[in-house]
Amino acid sequence: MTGRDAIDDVWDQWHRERPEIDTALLDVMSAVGRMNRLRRYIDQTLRTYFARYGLDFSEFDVLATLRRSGGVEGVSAGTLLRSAMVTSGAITNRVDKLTAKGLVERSVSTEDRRSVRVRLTPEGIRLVDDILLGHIENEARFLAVLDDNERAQLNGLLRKLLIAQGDTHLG
Amino acid sequence: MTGRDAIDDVWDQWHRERPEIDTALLDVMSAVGRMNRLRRYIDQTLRTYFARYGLDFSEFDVLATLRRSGGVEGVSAGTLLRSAMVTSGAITNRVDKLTAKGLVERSVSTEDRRSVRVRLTPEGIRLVDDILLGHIENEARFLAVLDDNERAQLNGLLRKLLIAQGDTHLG
DNA sequence: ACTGACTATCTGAACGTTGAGATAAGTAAA
DNA sequence: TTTACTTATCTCAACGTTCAGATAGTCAGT
Repeated sequence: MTGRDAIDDVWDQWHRERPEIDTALLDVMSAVGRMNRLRRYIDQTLRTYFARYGLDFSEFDVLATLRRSGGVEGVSAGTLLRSAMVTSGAITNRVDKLTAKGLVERSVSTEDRRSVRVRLTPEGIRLVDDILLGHIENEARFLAVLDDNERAQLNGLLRKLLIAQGDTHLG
Repeated sequence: MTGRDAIDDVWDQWHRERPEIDTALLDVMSAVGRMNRLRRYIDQTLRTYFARYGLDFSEFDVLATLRRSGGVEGVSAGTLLRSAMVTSGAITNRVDKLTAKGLVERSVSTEDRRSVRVRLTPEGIRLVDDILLGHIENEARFLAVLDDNERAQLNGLLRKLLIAQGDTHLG
């Protein structure tokens, strides 16, 4: 037994107030609640980390997407919004800010003039490469209590959930 | 083998672009990435559900907290902010909106006049009880692909992560 | 009582996202 | 080529959150 967390208390409170609710459903709510709380801890840490570089997570998300999949030609705004799962307005905003900082640049696609290609500038590449490892190690601290096997288990369960949502490929 | 999800592609992309990064670290980044994407799917569904009742998730979060732990006297604003893991400004805003809708009411604490007690109104209680089960079943659809054992595994892993963050009790 | 430190909540500016709608460019069929 | 539809992106108002600072009440020590 590892002990109890805050969500175990929430489970008990619901069970007391609404005892007719199936405990399996309370377990479901607990799982979602735990992901929510975990996300808040992670977000807070990442926020302060990226702030040191004048970025927020949303901007880094774009830089990282371009770094790992942009090649030299960059990717379209549509690819970015599907990868980040945000609306087009959000991507316009992110790219605007990164452009103002000189980290990415926009150009009209040659094949489709509706389409915008976004590409890392040399400074953009330099910045991602500078902060990437620190970012990952930051995240690693949150999973540090899991051993290799448990981490694989977690990834397996989450993968199963994502596939059930049809999340089988990026935009 | 269950197949691959979008994050498996991201893993491959990073491994190709930055092959020197330890694959265990890529697994860490994948786990966090999966939680992020899953949260986006869940958020989108919940948003449209609560919108039908003129609420958003942040408001429901307050109502639910009061319903399961507020008793008849309600709870303090401080309790709400720690439970929701948001800043005091966010709670002020949420309570303002819920008050305007007649779902909660504020009163000054008798023991500590700095403290504000927030309590569900009868309409507030009615609304939570009306929408709670639909909300939980909504969440249950996201975990439906997991069997009882897997769901327990997931809760166990997430609990372990939360406890490591010191998340052992609500405010 | 008085001082200083701390705690609980509110205020307001800055900011990122959503959602609806606008613009403009591709596309398919008549 | 004209019409109708679809796609890619941008615009902008509404909104919720954070962050920093303001208020005001509490508490311990003097």
